[in-house]
Amino acid sequence: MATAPRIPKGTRDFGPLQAARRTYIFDTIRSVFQQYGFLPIETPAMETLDTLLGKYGEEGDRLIFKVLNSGNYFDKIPEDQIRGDNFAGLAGKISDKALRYDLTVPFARFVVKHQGELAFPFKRYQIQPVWRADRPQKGRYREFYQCDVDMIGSNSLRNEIELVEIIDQVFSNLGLEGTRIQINNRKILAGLAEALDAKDQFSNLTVAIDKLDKVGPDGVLKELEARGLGQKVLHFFSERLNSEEGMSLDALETLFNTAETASEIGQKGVEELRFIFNRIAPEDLKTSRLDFNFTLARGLNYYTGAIFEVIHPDFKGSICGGGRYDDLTGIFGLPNTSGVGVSFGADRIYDLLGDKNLFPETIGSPTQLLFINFGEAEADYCSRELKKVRAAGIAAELFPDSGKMKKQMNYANNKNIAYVALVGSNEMESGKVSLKNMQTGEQQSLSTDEMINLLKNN
RNA sequence: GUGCUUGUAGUUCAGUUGGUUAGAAUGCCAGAUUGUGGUUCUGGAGGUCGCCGGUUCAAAUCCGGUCAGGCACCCCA
Repeated sequence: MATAPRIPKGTRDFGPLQAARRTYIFDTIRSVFQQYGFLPIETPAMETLDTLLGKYGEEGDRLIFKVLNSGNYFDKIPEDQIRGDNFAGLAGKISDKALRYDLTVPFARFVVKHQGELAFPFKRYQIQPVWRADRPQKGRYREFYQCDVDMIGSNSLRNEIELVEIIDQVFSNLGLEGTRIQINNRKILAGLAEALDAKDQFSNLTVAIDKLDKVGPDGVLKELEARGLGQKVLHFFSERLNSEEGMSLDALETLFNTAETASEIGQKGVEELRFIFNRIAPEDLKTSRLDFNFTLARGLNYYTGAIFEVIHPDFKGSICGGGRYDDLTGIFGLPNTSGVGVSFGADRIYDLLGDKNLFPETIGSPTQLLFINFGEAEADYCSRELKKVRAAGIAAELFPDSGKMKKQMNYANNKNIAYVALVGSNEMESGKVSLKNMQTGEQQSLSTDEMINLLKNN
């Protein structure tokens, strides 16, 4: 292999089995979305650059794949501006569109653009690839599919409840047990910042406490200190971080109601979560568990209320995430339209189901019957029988070449085809086929109609 | 953007302190078997050891560079 062709870093090919398994995931997720009354939409792979920039935070902007303009754009740029230190200025001149980074922002843009045609509250789902110029590693790709469900134009917290049910339903339908749905509320984080006199350090605060799972309580304290958070913050967390009680919803409620740490927005956040927890009992969920987790922050900076993240003990990183955004459409000119949604990471779910061997075995062998090819006359005869079999709704094929028997049987074997029909001169004369069950090796002589009946009941 | 690590048949990997013609398993092709696969036996094809340079009588092996993959950080699905 002197010059083996390559594909770009962080992208993958999918063979027949893999593609079939991915379709299974998409179909499972899609059917749950539809069951809850969501409608499909699709948006272009590219958006204009200004639609995407500034929505995902600084880090996010850096990871957006920009698409080069067509034509010789350098002609229009004065020569003295083409310098390395002017890269930021040049980028805007040589690129005015980019590959979408997620499905939520394009959705917000879609809603604003088509507001006149939509019935609100609008419930849509969208299953499409997104691209990020990230360094790939395990569970992280440069091209991956997201499966988004969002409802926009309703402030009701019943939407959040419905999303929890959807998440539970999807993973239960996929046969995955032990998923943990973690929930927090941006208002609680904002309240915490307010109560601890760290309002202007909100993002430093959230980034630091988000690391609790990874670096432990001491690590978080170090991180807080390194990020320059004040004494009040350090003192508060050094006392509370070691006990679950200290950061429970009850404890936070008390905190936000105490005079010297009062926070109205914090109270609101607690209230919102209580609404949800009061209506979802653990036994309401099939295979998932719903937990409050105050360390959950999420980097996408458009979230304003509830935030979700779904994890699984056997997988590093989240497999689903989302939250409420009160004013994402406002940026595009449609204010006061709140939305909430979550996104399933199809590629991570694919990896996880593969690791845990949870794909149904029947996936990937669509052909039920193969006609062996003994020669032109026999093949002509089989072609006519094949039409009848297919018309009866059975997936079948005829081996195209009259090669070696062994090769044809091997083909059926490798493709996991359940039955093989042998039709030679004897069968043509009697009008029957010899049908071989590839699993048991049993063989019987049947008319075409009898064969169709047998295959249908299989 | 930062750090670590690995590149040897199609694939997964061996390859000793540097020493003849670089191996195995599996897969592929053919035969044993002209109408019977998944078992078995026999044979065959398949490699410029990622690439470039250096050290040496001698390099898959040591050194430098480069490219590509993987992992971790950051961030995230």
